[in-house]
Amino acid sequence: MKKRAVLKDVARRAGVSEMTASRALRDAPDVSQSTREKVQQAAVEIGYVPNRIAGALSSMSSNLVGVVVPSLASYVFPEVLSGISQGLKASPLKPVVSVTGYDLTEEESVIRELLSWRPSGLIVAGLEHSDAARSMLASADCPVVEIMDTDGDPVEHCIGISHLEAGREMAATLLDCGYRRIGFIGTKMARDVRAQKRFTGFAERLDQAGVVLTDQELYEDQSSFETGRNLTARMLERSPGLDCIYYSSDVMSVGGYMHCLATGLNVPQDIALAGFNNLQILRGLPLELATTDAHRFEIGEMAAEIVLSHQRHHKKTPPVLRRLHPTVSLGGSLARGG
Amino acid sequence: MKKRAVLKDVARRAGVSEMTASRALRDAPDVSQSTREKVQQAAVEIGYVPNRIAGALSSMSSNLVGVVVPSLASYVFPEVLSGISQGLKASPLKPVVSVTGYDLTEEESVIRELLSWRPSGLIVAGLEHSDAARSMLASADCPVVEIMDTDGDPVEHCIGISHLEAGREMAATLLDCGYRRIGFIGTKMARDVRAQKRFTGFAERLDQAGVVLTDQELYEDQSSFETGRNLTARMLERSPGLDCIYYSSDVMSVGGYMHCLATGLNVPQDIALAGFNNLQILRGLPLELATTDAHRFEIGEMAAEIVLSHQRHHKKTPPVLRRLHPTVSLGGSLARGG
DNA sequence: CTCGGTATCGGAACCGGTATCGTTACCGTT
DNA sequence: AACGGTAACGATACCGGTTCCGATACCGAG
Repeated sequence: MKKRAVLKDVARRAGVSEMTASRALRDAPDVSQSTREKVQQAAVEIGYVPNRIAGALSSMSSNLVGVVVPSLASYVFPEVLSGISQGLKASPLKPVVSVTGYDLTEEESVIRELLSWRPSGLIVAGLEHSDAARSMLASADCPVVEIMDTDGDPVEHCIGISHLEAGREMAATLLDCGYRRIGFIGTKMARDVRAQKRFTGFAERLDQAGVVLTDQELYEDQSSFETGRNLTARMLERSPGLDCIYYSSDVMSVGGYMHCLATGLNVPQDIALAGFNNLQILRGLPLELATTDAHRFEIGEMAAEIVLSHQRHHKKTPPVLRRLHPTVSLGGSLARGG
Repeated sequence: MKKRAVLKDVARRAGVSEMTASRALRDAPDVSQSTREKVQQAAVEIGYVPNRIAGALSSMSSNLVGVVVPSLASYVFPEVLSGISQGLKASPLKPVVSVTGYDLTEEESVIRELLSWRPSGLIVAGLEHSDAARSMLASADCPVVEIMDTDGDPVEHCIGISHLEAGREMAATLLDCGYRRIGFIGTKMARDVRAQKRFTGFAERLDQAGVVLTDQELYEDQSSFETGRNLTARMLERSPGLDCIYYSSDVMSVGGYMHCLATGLNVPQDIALAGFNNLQILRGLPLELATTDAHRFEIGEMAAEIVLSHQRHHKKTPPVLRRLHPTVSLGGSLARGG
């Protein structure tokens, strides 16, 4: 097999210098139209694939945007990624996704790895990081955007919603509907800080109204319909008087709803359900489930936009803090006077 | 802000040459234990983040594994990615994911982009590519694994299932159960070649039994519960005599099932349903839906394993072709003698 | 004491591009 | 004809590591 073609080969074939070939292929100025065509033609003929590694080293920059998310399996982050892709679509920037598995140590190593590729930007889910990770982010020579959450102290830019507020609002909504015997089903908090914040806000607001949480169930596994269904069954058996359950995710509330469908419970007459995220999976169910919109797609789009604007202005822009509003929708799984 | 630390700074601080520092940090041989510790300590002290771009350029290789998938939103590819991550976990290799949106032109540019980073391996979903893409894959100087599908002509390694066979098997299963008035709901074929193959195999097998497809509906949008529900409603209205519907994806069959739940149709007495993929979302429903397991996780794991083995043996290993068996499960949505 | 071998380390070339700046050719002006 | 200005192009020095090979030190053996 013959060796991979390099710029020199293109240049030779086009009868120009490497420099001119480089400029021609990058659509850089200072190249005549005819030369440009000659070079591009030559590149095609020998099947030249540029070496971005060399290019990036020399120009001290890459067209990569690092994206750090805790998981791809949760249905929520793919939507964020779509937003990012959408925002980056018209630019030469490419997203590179890494997954942490909700592990801060892993996150640290993933951030180090991404930074070692000198990306044009870094988008990280969440505000909680190890000290080392945080200091790497702070001294990174590219824009850093923390997304999803605004309850905390951002390193630089930040786009998201307040999960504390989301929890409070849902509590207020449920109280408003008249529910008083309320259960909560959520992930083991250490794994998902944002779920914890929602729970905190939720409990606070209930407390403020003099209502205590009737029951509560935490799970360690991944969120799934199955887990939601099982835990709901268990909780309803244990606390038959419940009139409402708040889940840390729509995935779980759908699971709960499946339990109700399977056992003939009426929602919301027998039991009211509310989730979080406003995921796509809520569309198409026999009943619309109450939820809070977390604006995932927009968050991704806006994060991409921030990175792009740095790119355009060639300098640090002032830190952006954009707090979107977590919008509660009642659907048909809550009833006023429930 | 002070300049980013480079290897030279580490070396100076540790009182050794750049070469020794480089070796120490890479756990390369020819460094005494004491020196190694001194260097690593120095690196930590000044917060050294290695520049992989420079490292990759000079060593002519990177620890990246490119992964090309059509979409992340479909619930199916995240599971493949989990398998890949799992398989790569114990190695220094890192997956880099790019999305094509089921567009072969986009796929070509994404492959070019990934190859320009000189990855240690490339994992691509599907066997259908543009000519240019295929020739890039063929001349790539890293292992190339095409996954998901085995109906076609692999460039090098290939891990997947035969979707033709999957379609045939499901047809056989449905015929076996006694269904004769069968409908099909699937994506517009141009987008998803594997769905097309399943359909082809399915139709072939029906034909062989002298059964003609009673109705058929193709959609362009993304698969979703909602689309599945709507199209099912439309099809059942149009063809009231149907006794069974085969969907190109579990996402759609769940949507169909939701329609039945919402309208009080009994599954499988009134209508039988079958999907494809054996997705996680099938767990927890009131009724287990029939499906075919596509072995997504294992496929990802095995693909990673192939890349790793190239890494270990430092040379081309002979092309692997691994055809997994698409396993049909009846669940409760098909009934013998239906 | 000399020699060969091993462990440890350093110098220099190089990987494949790009930034920078200098050079050349060519144009219209005066 | 001399001149200044601009467009197009090329020579050179990097970018920050790693490979390759040679140098040095230290050891036990002869």
